[in-house]
Amino acid sequence: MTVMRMSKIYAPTLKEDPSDAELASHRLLLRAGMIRKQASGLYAFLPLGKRVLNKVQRIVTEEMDAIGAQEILMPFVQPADLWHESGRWDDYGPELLRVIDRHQNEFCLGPTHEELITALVRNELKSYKELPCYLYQTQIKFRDEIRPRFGLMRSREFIMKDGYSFHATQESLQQTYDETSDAYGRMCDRMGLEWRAVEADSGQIGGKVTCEFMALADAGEAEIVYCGCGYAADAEAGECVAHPTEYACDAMQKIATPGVHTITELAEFLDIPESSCMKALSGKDADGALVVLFIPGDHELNEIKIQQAVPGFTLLTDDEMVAFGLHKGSMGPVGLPEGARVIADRSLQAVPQWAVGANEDGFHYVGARLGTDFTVDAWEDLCVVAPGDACPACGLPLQGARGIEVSQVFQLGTKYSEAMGATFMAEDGTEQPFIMGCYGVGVTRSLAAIVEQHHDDNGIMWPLSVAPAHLCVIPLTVGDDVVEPAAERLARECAELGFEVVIDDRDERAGVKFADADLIGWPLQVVVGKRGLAEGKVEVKRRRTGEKREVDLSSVGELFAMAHRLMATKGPLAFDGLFD
RNA sequence: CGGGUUGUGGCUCAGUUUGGUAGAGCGCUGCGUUCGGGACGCAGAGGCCGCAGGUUCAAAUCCUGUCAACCCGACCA
Repeated sequence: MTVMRMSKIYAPTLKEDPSDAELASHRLLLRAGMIRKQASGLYAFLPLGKRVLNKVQRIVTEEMDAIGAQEILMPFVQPADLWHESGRWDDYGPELLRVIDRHQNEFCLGPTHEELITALVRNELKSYKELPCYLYQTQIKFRDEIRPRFGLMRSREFIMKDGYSFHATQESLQQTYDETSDAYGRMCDRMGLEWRAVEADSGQIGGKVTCEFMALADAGEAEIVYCGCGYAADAEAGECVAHPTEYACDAMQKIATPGVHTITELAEFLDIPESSCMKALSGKDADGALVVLFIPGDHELNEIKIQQAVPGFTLLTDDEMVAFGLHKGSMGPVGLPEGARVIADRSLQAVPQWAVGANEDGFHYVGARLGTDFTVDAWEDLCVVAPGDACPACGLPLQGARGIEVSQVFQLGTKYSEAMGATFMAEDGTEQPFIMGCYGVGVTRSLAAIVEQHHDDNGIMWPLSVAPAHLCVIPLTVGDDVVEPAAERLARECAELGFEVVIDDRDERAGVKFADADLIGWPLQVVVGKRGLAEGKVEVKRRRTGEKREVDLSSVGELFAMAHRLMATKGPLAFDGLFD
């Protein structure tokens, strides 16, 4: 065990916040000298950042190995042919960075590896007897993000652990999926993350059953809803059970609403809640036929859901609305053009009378009666779920939170194996496509999530499990013939006890060392000063809590032996009992 | 891709309105004093003022173009 020396570590700390960093994770990782930006969305990891990255990776690798996945490494650059086979060369869009080699052959920088892994196993895995097979890698990915931002949170190049499993049966896939979900939970725990597994949408990857692991953080880009009963979902994907409120009125009545165009204006004009208004949206299906949607006024249309209900749905442009004879800002179900297909959010079934647009500029109806004044062709779940909506599982109001998506598990099914002809011989002698699962962990994003959850005004507070070192010995003076040898000896002893130790041997003032130690976030600081040594004492400070304790030099070994036991037995936030 | 903002030493920024040989703080180098929470003094080094054109006796500053970064939005009536 060697002792690292601050005087030798390339860790250029910054006193001031870089001007282009907003989030705590971005700001502090830059300031602590752990990362540097090299171009938009591209970051270099400096020694301390790399050490943390290694620890996160090791946790991920250990948990993957523990469930029987085998580590491999595939190329970062991928041939276009395989993407043509899967159909994603055309489907993936501009996020896929395409390159051409000197022979004019097309390639892409890998944003994910379903194509490569499928191509890899399709010629080798031929029998159900060889299944299931579970492979993974940890590697750089590239996605040409439309707007990279927030440092490591949404960068273009990032490190991901991606795993792929191949199965003969759905039951086998389910088992691996469940085991991987459990492993992902353990990874988050070991990194010290407060997390939730949420129902999600599969997006570009494909497949139906999927679950995201969210690190809770206000800075998170994802909105989630959850309930005390255990239900949790990504707001993008969650089932929406809204509570539209009735606008009670005897009979349908047309009222003038001059200048009223938006739901907010209508609610204000009528002095009723937005949830009592019906929001109308006009669009067309894949054939260009008119589709009119109605949703509660206080909710938003969920693009993913409408695509499922009406494939190819697009909202009308202003010109198209005029062409269909629609009145923007006062659309309603009464008196729509002939042939319009009316789809309404399910939650509106509960409301017998609606306040709606009159399909006439400057007019709305109140008390429009479902079934009498108008009809609805289909009822669907159309809205983005919002906090306060009913929990689909138990009916109680949902809570809202924000999260950082650190990992996701998918049941892919046969999407890739069918498209790419990856088959095996089943027990009954038939040839069948592999049933696949895929599982991703954002390694660099996890690092950012950890900082988002573990920092204060002075800097980072690394959980022990991922800290660049366990403790920092801080001699307050260098060249002193009492302090320096004592600090050096202490550092060596700690290292021998199995700690990762750094000694701040720089010729800097105490304040500089304290500030940097807090900024970098070593879990423990051991301050060795002349004043304390005169009484045979050093000061031990726990970064997370700021607790300090004067410790007798003679009992330092004892304290650290105890700390070491805590480290081995407790979780990533160990040392909780150190000062008790 | 649309809108906004910003490009000046390693970092944070002033100077641009009103054109006149490039500034501050931090950091860096040397010397001295200091030394338990980002010290002080003295002496230094370091800049094609994003890039390219133009106007002018003269451009960081005015004009045109261009590039980059950051923020907001990208079909959510």
